[in-house]
Amino acid sequence: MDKFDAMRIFVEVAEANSFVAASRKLDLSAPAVTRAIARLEKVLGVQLFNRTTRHIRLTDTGARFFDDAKRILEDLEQAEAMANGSYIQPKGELTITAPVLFGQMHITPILTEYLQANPAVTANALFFDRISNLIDEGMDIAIRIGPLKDSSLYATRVGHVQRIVCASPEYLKEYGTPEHPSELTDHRIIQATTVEPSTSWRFSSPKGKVSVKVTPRMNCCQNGAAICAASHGFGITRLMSYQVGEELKAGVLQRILKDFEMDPLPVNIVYLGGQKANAKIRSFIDLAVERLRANPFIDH
Amino acid sequence: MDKFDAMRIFVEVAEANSFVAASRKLDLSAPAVTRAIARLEKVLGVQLFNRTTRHIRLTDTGARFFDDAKRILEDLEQAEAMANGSYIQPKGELTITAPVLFGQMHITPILTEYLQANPAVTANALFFDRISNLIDEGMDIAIRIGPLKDSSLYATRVGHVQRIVCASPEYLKEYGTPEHPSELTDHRIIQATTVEPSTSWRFSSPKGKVSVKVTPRMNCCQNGAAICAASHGFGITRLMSYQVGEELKAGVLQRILKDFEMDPLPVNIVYLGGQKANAKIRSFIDLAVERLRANPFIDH
DNA sequence: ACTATCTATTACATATTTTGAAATTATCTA
DNA sequence: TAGATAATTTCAAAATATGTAATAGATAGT
Repeated sequence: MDKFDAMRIFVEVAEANSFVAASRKLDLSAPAVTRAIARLEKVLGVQLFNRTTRHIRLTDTGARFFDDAKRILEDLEQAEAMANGSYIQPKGELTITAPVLFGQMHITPILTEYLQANPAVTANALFFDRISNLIDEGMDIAIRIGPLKDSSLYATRVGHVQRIVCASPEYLKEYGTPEHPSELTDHRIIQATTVEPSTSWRFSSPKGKVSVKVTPRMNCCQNGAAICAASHGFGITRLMSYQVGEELKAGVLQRILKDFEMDPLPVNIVYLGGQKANAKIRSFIDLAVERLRANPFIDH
Repeated sequence: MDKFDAMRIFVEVAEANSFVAASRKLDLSAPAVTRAIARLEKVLGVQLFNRTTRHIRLTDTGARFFDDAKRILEDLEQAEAMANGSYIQPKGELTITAPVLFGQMHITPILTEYLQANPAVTANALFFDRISNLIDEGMDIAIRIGPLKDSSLYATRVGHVQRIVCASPEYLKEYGTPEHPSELTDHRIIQATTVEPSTSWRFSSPKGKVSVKVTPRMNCCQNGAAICAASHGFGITRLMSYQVGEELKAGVLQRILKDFEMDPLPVNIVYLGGQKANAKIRSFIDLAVERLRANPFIDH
């Protein structure tokens, strides 16, 4: 028996929710379908369908295997097409995660471009500021900012960003521009909790590390709110450089204490299994690397 | 031909760089190997190996297909292992949220049982009475009481509970047992704010909905305090049926106005991404569903 | 309650494919 | 040039797959 054929039959049956319907669609006899499924179940040692003589229904494991089978068949189809040189469009579901603002600002445009070019792919963009487990949560690709820990993953570095301190020119004009981190204690501070959860802001200088305890007048659990408040001249905040690229360029915000910034944080595209990633994932990564490397708000 | 077998043979041949060596390793005859590869090449319409009668060497497309084939076979192996359940040993961190009292009374015992059975899992139980976003807060599983809104989540219904009105027999003896919601205005009311945040208590009767404005003598933001106060005969309170199962059974509290109770509220176990739910999550859900369905304080 | 109908499954004879031993061909090494 | 060995082909036996027809079970409509 060809296992892949059996899987194709299985997928068809599961979608049609009927053996006969699937047999008609696949141009097979009904017994052929029954037998294919029966064998698959025997090989797996698991019931895939609950059946009566008139109805069938996927079991829980069946439903899980259905997803797997579908993905694997798609993957196989791609691989075969690749081998014989006939290009076929990637299809299926692509799940990607990134920090909230990074995702919104820098990944979304890439993703829409990718989706436009690959109409058969549906995307799942999960932007949040906590680190998730790629495998557990079924992610295909993650954007990570900062040093990497999990070494079982493959990563491509696309540049680096920095924690920067900034305020609006109006604010600085009125209250003065700090020349040393220690002066921050006298200023109105806007705290973006996702960037810098602690109220000790750490800096580095030629003379070594400096830690300054700030007392925020405003706490934002949303970075966007901190940007907004700082732009309106309320005070000084600390953010990621990629979050305020536009504002810095437009002069709405001004970068200060540049000489005391900590080491830059790498930006990585992280994914499972190196060259083993399939066409869908590889093609997205290729595009993303290219676009992110060309992104003026990410340093290289 | 079984394409799956053919691919396995192909991978083996490519790794051994020899047909005979692969045949020995796979316990097959040499012709079987030759034929399998020949067929695979025919199906793909592509040369996979350059061969002389004495040597073989992967072609470029062969090398690429080798990577793909290996990945697909691994993926399939995983999927099969997943299906027949042989691989799963849950491990990692499991984060679960539930309403405070529901968690304390009904989830904690299940969780401890689960942790005992799965020593490699650590749990994070977050019990609070506000609804949190599963994704944002990194929850794996949530227990939700009431109708579900977020349809992007998967849910398994385990039963239903009700808002019930109750008081101690002593109190009822002294002050009388209300026969209609409207009589509540004359009674001492203990308000459990998390169950019924408004002071309008809504009921349903054969004649339609009834809303009664109560004036609580005591406001509890902790359900446990309301239970305690009612048990001591202070007054009438309104709680969830699962919160006072023991008290009702022991006769410490007595359920009143039963004919005017609103429709029952479903109890659901909610989790992300069905097929992607991993062993850790699935196994907990399996256990929790079983235990909760057997729970006498939850109706079915 | 009964029957017609449709679905899944089994039985069985037939057709197809797969198999390995042996023979063949080609290349490398000594 | 001969000997050795790898890949391939040949061929008959064995294994497998297939479709038709028959069976069994469930449902819907009368």
